[in-house]
Amino acid sequence: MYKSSKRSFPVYDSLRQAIIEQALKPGVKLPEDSIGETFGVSRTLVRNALVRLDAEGLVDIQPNRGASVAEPTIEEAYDIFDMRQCLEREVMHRLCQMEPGPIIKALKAHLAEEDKVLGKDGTRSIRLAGEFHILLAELTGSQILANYVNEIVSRCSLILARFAQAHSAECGVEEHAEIIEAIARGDAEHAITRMHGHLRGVQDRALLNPEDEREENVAAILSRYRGPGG
Amino acid sequence: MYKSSKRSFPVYDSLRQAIIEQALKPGVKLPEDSIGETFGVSRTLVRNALVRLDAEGLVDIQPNRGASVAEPTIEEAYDIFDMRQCLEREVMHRLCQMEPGPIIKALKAHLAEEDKVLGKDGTRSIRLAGEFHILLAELTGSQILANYVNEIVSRCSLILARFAQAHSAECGVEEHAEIIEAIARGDAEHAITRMHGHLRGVQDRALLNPEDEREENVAAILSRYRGPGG
DNA sequence: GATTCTAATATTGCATACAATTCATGTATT
DNA sequence: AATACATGAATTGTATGCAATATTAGAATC
Repeated sequence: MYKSSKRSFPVYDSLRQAIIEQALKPGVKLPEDSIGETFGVSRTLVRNALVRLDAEGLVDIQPNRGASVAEPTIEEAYDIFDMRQCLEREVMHRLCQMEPGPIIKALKAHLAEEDKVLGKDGTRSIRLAGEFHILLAELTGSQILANYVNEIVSRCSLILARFAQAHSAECGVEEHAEIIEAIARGDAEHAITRMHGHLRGVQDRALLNPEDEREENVAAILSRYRGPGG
Repeated sequence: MYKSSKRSFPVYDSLRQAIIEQALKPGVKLPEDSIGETFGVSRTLVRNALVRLDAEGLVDIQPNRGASVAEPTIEEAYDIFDMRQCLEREVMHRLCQMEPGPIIKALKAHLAEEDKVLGKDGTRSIRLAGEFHILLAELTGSQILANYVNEIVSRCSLILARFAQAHSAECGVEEHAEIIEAIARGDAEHAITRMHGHLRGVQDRALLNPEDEREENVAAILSRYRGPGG
């Protein structure tokens, strides 16, 4: 999917991951120079990555003023969560019409993974929780639906970074289990209801508290995200 | 929304419009040099536009081989139409829960416009038909839903360019009128049913015939799309 | 005549240079 | 002290140059 430049992808991917995992907090400036130095590429490639992230809503580019991590408003947050409800409802609907065998197998494998790291590795836990929803979408077999869900889950992570207090909005593993169970029974109505409740819970926990936190050196954060090839 | 470069926007927009209106047909090469000359900008800005269009699925960039108008497969076509059904169902659902007054007014104004050019200006007719769906989405007040619909309507146009025989897949104005009427009554079920049938009709007419047609000079086509500022 | 190889051409990938704009700092004025 | 202004530093916007890759054309071989 990301075909514009092989060498710009690591920049894009690292920035994206750092934003999703809330290491780069909303509002943090993303200067082309320093990011380029971090990854050993020129501003050209950094800019490509930033433009892409801007299109995805994770980064905000302002003319002549550069890029920074997007700061979704509370209105945008509600808008995005509503859209997420719509998309994930569609995912549930489709999955419940499919042969459950391989789906359930894949989901249970993922759930086991989630269970394994629960309480041990917070960051990985959050990442796996998000990936559960992406996996659901991918299992529908719809490329475009999976893309949309992937994108919107990222944006929800950003919203959590902005509005939720730390860890208050993690996905519950038991709730995931319940959703799997409904899909296994092919019970679309229940699956949709449970997913709805699940997402509603995340949203409610998220959209209550104001933000906090301070800045940190961008290069330092990114160096933790730079892959071995960088 | 397109903040990465003011001067690259016209390139992006013209290419996009040309693709949507099927002047640039699927598979046509889009060389950076010649496009840049057409618009009087450097390859840098052309590339920005192409990358963006690639992200939106209208253009296909292959490493070291450049960009060309995307050629969606028949499988992707079905996937995209299914997604469109999902999104526009959501639009109907939301509109029917809102105060109908201003919505109906805006829709009727648009319909009058569609009616006026019917049979006179084919290109404009097609454009207006697409914009009807975008207008519906915008009237929901959801930024992200409107964006998604906008994007997917574009991709459907591309699909029509690839698979439908000319003009076989235009939206019917009467069908639009019926949808408006259902919204006016706040009858979500009917509105959804009608929209579904409407889109189904477009899809069925589209996904039957193979492609045809031949190439034409890219610069010549684009010069027709270049705005007065170019 | 078809096919492979090779040289020439064209195109893309990326870095860099320079201009334009914004931002930061310090000075002058009130 | 606060504001306005001016100057220099930093950052972005864009074009261009060079290397790398792909494409084309032509010659040579079968």
